[in-house]
Amino acid sequence: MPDSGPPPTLDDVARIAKVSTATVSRCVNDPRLVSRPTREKVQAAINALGYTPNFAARSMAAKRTLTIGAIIPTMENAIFARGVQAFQEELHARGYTLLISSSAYRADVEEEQIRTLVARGADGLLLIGHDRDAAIYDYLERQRVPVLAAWSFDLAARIPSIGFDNRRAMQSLAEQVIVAGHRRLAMISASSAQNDRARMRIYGVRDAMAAHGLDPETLELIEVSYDVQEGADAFETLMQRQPRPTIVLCGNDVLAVGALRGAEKLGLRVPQDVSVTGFDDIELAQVVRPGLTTVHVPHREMGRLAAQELVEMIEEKRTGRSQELTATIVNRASVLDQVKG
Amino acid sequence: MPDSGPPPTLDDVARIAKVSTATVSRCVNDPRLVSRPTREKVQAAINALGYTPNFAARSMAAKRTLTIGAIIPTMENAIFARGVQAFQEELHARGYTLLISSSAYRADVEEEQIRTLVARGADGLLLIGHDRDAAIYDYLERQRVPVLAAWSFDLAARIPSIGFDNRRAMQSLAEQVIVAGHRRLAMISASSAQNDRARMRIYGVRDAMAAHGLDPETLELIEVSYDVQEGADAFETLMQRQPRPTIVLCGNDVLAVGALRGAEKLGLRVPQDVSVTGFDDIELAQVVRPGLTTVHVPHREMGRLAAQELVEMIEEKRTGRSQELTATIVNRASVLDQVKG
DNA sequence: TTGTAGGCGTTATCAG
DNA sequence: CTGATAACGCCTACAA
Repeated sequence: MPDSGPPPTLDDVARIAKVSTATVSRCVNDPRLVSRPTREKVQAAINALGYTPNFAARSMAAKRTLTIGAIIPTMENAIFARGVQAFQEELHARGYTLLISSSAYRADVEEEQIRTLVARGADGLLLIGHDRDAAIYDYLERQRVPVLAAWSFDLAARIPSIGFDNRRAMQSLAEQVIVAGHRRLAMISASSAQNDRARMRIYGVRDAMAAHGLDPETLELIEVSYDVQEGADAFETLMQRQPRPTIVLCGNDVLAVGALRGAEKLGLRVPQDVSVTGFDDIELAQVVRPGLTTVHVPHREMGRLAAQELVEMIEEKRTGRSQELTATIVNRASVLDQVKG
Repeated sequence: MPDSGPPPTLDDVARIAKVSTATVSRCVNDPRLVSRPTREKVQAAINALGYTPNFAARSMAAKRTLTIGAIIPTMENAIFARGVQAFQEELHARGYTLLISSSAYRADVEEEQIRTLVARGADGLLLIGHDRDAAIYDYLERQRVPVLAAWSFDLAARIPSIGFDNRRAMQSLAEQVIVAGHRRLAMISASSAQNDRARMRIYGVRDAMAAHGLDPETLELIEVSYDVQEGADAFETLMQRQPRPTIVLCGNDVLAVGALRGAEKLGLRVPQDVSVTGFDDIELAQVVRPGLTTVHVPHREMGRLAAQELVEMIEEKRTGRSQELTATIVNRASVLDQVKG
């Protein structure tokens, strides 16, 4: 059983190594400033005591934490996992630690978490998308915390973003299926309130319809929460509409998998009887059968670039530069080409 | 554009409200101690300034952070997502904030993250499983940080755990398939070094074989990293062994999905030509076709109980009580019953 | 009910 | 290269 008492402090180390606290501090933070023998003495004391710097004290004195916070809508599925993973890896390489929380797609929870992270001294924040109260941006500005948005690109927003054009990406996909002969389109979307990604994807479908002579109002649309089961239910509902849609465009891959399950339950074959598409291209999309035609989002690159940009904003005290990435269509087996057959 | 200058402090609020800093502090932490009119004055000042308490200062003075840290092996797939989500929800209900980091299944990274979280003043820690250096447990004891393990139940371990018996659960599943007529068993496991869950699941299969008159040594075993593709590759390798296994037991659902993909590539039908099982019962297991027969882990309950236990350990300063949960078999379509046909 | 003042563990500035 | 020492922002006895 090891010793007892409170955790060792800088003072304890200094006393044992017979140097000043300042010297110990230097050993920990920038060993080059300390002579070899002193350094070794101090290191020995640190090891003997099992000393770890107190983070709170350190960040109070240094006014920075080398910590970055990220708030993502959900961890329950893999939609954000890969991007966040890349974000974390890049941050780690630059000496930062990532703290993650998930808001369950709730604006009030997100706001609370933003405040928590800021109060904790996060040097910067990564948020998803741009839909939130102006008051939050005011708060962030007042606190002078660098903030970057991802998964969405919008030059008109109050904070810079590293992302892609959700609207245009979805428009391309919708145009492709229209060109492939589909005329009766349906869509299952995530709830579009407080979610610019979801909303823009809906707009994208309508854009495509308008551009190809279809009435955007004829889009059969159902909004649900992110969830396989809800996607399946929505699919069943859509299949009862008359005339029946020939394709169901889904706001993300998870909903699309739900649609696949709904089709299965109804005994409909995909894509022979009805086509389905997703969005995001998470692993699920290529693992499921039929493989999902979907929009590939460069998750890893987005995460990496976001980390680079945010760190630069912090270290160079400059405003962020937005960057637009390209999302591309990935064709798998879930869409029937009605022209080529 | 809001004001400029540094974020407001307790002092600023006190000055504007014309009270002492102590009073403001009370307003924030325990408003009952302050008279109604004073409280309102202070609240007004807080709102006017957009004041948020500085976390570092607070935790230094109060010696607690209302923060709990969790380190999970991966966020890339959903294996831990649901349990952690429930853990977070329960913590939130009790006033705690959860900080998560992922170790990518690397012991050295985990150790670093443990130290980071402790240095940050986490009031308690949740770890996955029990496999780690004794030195880490020494460190944790010295720092007097309450720690709980999940996803694994082991009374012999140095820290209490809320989990299930991985070995017994896998043994049940293996026995079931043996009873169903399978004699040539193969297994794809996650790397079992530094991973007690993976190791115990392997033991479980061998236990079942021994108990039913099969030589445990005949188990065809391949260890891979968690990953669909590696699972698929391992499956292909196993299918070349002579005699060919009739069933491939996988250490988790992600590997099992890999196996399904491997079978597809080889043109083998599951379960007619070969059976496959998973472990964990994440959403993927019921979304994939054929649905995976797997071990259902009570993720949400585990997360919730872990949160309750850890908070009590912290607030009542007592050692943790381990709790064993039950994992049950879920039968879906991926296993062929060779007896009933 | 409210105010005063000491201390929490580091970092950083400034001398030596 | 090393040592004093003043912040950093808040909490909490203790006193009034």
